[in-house]
Amino acid sequence: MRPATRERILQVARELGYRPNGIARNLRTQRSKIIGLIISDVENPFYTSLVRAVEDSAHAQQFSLVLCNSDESPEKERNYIQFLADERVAGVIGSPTSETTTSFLPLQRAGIPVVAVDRRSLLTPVDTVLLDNVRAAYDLTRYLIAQGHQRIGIILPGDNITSGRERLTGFLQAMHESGLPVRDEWICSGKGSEAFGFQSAIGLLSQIERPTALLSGNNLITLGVLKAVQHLGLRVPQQVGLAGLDEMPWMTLLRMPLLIAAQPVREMGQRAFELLCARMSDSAHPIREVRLAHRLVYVNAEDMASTTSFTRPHVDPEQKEVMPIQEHRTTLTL
Amino acid sequence: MRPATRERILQVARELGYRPNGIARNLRTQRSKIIGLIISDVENPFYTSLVRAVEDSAHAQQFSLVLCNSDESPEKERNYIQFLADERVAGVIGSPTSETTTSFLPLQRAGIPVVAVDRRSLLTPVDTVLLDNVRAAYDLTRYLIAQGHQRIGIILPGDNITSGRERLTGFLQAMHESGLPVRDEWICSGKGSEAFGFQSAIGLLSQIERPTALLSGNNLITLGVLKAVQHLGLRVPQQVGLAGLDEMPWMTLLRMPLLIAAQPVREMGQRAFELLCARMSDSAHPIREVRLAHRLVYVNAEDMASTTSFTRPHVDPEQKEVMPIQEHRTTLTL
DNA sequence: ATGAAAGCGCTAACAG
DNA sequence: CTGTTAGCGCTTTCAT
Repeated sequence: MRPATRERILQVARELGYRPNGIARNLRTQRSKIIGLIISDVENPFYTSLVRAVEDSAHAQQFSLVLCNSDESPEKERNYIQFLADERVAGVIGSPTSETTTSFLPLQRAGIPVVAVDRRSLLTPVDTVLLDNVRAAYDLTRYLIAQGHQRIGIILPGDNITSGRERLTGFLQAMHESGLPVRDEWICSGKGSEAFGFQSAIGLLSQIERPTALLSGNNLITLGVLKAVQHLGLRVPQQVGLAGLDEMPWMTLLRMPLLIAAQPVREMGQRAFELLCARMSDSAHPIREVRLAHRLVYVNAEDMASTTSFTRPHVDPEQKEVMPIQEHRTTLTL
Repeated sequence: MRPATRERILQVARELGYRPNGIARNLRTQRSKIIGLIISDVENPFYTSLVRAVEDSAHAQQFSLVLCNSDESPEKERNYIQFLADERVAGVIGSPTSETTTSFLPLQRAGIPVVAVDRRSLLTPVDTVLLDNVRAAYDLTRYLIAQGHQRIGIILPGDNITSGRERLTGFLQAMHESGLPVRDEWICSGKGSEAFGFQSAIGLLSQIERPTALLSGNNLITLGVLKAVQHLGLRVPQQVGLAGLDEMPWMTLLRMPLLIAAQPVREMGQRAFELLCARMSDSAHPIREVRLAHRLVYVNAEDMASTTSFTRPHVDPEQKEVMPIQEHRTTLTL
């Protein structure tokens, strides 16, 4: 073709606003530059940040994101998994509704790489990014104990969810190590929602022989616990000590000291996407599991100094971070 | 084909886990049961809820959602619009980064229906769902005035963003009606971020002749304002009165009275999807604009009663809602 | 009724 | 190196 002709064709194409049809390209190349992200609920701030992190990473590599809310419903989750498999997406990042029942099989059969985040999939093992939940809960519990608490209750998400199970383990380890008794009725395991956190906290704190401190297993539960504490008119930390997982931007507004184990959410999203990319370019390598460390954050630590004799480690007044935990990334190769 | 053969084929197909290839179907049918959602940031709770609402509506009709964070960047937005057009999605719901410069043209040329939410697109007019911003800001301002405030500052998102512009109009109307002076230096128009809210509030409240009340133009700004107020050690409402748009679930935890104009976010998402569906089945009808009413919410209203002589309308103690504004849905047909 | 064939718009393989 | 062709896996149309 003459260069002039070529130029004219391109010119006309531009004038007509021609754009290659992405669907046809996807069909031909058998891959779709789209990745699926299955989470339980975008409205949960933890997942919101995760979505954001994954979206950023994906966008940098020209991938787009299909968002799927499973609502903790195994059925919705199954439908979405099937849909993503049918749609031949390039890969899927998901947070299983259950450790034991979620199956990524339809995706695996279609040769689509899968990475689990925040929770494991035991039925169909895949590359996984997790918080070091045991250690996070352990640290929080140790902190409450160091503050003098001996009667500690815990409220966490249950139902075969990795994070809940592991966080309970960390709590029990810390209690055991300190020789403190653990009361079964002070372990509330349930939905992981604000409502569950509220009800559980009301239940625990209304008893005559009540726990003097509560450990909250995730952000929504923390919100519920805080509302319960307010509802009951209890003062923190004088009447009840609080610690929990997940930082939230409004926490400093509460005029009460809280110890929070913040999750490196953005990094979790990035790592998940990295694992996915690695799996896309080489599907053969052994399954990997990445554990990320939490970051302890004292919220309103100043208020605390006067009310407790607990000797805190050095706190950087700017960062309000403490015990800079060495990022013990255990990139296990199973 | 013999029924027996047919049955055997289906049987084998099932055993092999056969599933129709979605991409091939999309290519053939020229539409993809996927809709694009372009927002500035999933991490903004308002958009998070919007995403959730749209996802729910879409999922009910077997549509999936491609999430696109524009980050308020016109360039990212342009790229996403182009991508969605290339990908021949079934429709797009978007919140333009700017009233005057965002162009949905690539989508319109590809015959893809578009609906704008929260903000208008003047360059390429499309069906739009908006809050009645003028009235919301007007009501909030009137309330502050009724509380006795005469010196009111306002902080809102600027840069040709519909919501910011209209909210300013409502504020000015209320001030004007009451014959109160408006000081230009008390109108802060900027990024719509927490940082902007914080800085602006610090600036306004640090002056010797400072406003006695602030109106905050969105959720992130409110967060920044609250942190500024805490930072300066001011008491609400004694030293500064606060009102703002967007409700957030943690607001009741603050022990201070706030008046909030809550947006019917879920409904906004639903309506947007409805408009999109209507446009998909009939692309010819005239452009429609839906205006939804806010809901006034007194946060911690009890605390307020003792501190002000303002006679409040009846407050339902359960709902903490007041002045049940008649949903003045102006489904204008332009 | 059922079955064959065309074609969606691309890209990759192949022929000139 | 340029230009033609086959075919991705469906759905729709057309012929039997």
